[in-house]
Amino acid sequence: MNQIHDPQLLKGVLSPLLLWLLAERESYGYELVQRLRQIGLTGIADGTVYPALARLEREGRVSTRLVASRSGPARKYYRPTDDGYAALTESTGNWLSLTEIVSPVLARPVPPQPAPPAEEN
Amino acid sequence: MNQIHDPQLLKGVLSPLLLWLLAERESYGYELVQRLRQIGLTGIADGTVYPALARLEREGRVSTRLVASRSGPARKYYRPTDDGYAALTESTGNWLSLTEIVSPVLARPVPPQPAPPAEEN
DNA sequence: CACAGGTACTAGACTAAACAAGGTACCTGT
DNA sequence: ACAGGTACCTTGTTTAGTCTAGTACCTGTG
Repeated sequence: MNQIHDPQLLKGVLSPLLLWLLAERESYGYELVQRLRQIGLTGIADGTVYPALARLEREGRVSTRLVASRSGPARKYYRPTDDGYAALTESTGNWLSLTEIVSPVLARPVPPQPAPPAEEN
Repeated sequence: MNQIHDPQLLKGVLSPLLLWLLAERESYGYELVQRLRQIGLTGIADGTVYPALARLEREGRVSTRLVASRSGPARKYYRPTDDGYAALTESTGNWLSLTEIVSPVLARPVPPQPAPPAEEN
């Protein structure tokens, strides 16, 4: 369902992304799904985001609080803990290092495909 | 064991990387490990690369041939198939799209300390 | 000749994480 | 009451990188 149709690529990226969004502004799950879609992850499923948030909470990277809403059930707001900020810094570094390695390679034009034995007619 | 100590980030990246290296030059497993280390993936384990190659072969993205070696056991040389070239183009596109979404976010400085609690609408 | 060390590949169990599908429940407007 | 949007959670499946261990070949040295 994602416009980027390789789920594997997202792995390891979603957590820092969520932490970054939460560092920018406290937010709740449903809203985070929308914010992720807004920045381009149009196909992200809520079944992907909620477990990721639960993971972050379990690991102590975010703290939560419930806030009643006028438009539906209570919202669970997340914000990074000190640990979360540290993790964000670290994983951002990891991501940037990786792109510095990978992008220069993949961005370069693919080497020409060796010419198959030409059968002409 | 990787200098980038988040294994998850590599997921989905290794295959295109291998295909790219093989498009550049036919190569065998052991050499590919060294080439990956050379471009910066210093911590990559051979136990990671061989299964990835087996996967590519099983999926028909690469073809192989055995060549005797003077310095050890026979080497299994890999080269991309037509399918492999197609997959390379596609997954390179996926990677570049993802970095275009993620990098502009993560590269931006992390927003400072907690904003006041969001008021609900 | 034995054996150490580099070369080269393979196999199996483990793990993390995205995703699909399904479910619960709240709230507003008709 | 009920439809539709809001909001959250859980379970099972699949993919793929990692760890560990093992096999086996080859050259050089004592």
